[in-house]
Amino acid sequence: MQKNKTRQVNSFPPHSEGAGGELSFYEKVYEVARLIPPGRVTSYGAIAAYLGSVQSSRMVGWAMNNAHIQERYVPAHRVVNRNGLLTGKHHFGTSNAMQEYLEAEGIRVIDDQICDFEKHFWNPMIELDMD
DNA sequence: TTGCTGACCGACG
DNA sequence: CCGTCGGCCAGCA
Repeated sequence: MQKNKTRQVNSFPPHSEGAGGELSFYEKVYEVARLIPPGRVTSYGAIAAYLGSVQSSRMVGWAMNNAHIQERYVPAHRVVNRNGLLTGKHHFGTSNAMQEYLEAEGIRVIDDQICDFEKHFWNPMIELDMD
């Protein structure tokens, strides 16, 4: 787990950040989502918490709604709810698309539920380390 | 401009 | 145990 304590976590991929302008909430969501390593999954709440607003978890899901229109690829399939349930699967092309992606990364999914969810869980707070 | 909605989460009863 | 409600931010009628 928390092996590297790089504090440069705050240094998100510099590009969208403008003069005196901080990244929008949903833009941050995309950044964090892209940082999710293959074979790993996280929850909306975890991302929201990392952004500093766990209560804004709804916004995270909403942001994912626009994830597909983003020019940059966003692994939305690696983001599930707190229960490890593929709540947003319906927003992919097909109903099983999200599951297909996860299984392709070695994650077993049964009944829209990720097996050993906590084992595949990727916590941005720890992996990215906030210090 | 006001108000509703949304791929959620946590608290209450 | 299960249903309900409030809350956060941003987009759209």
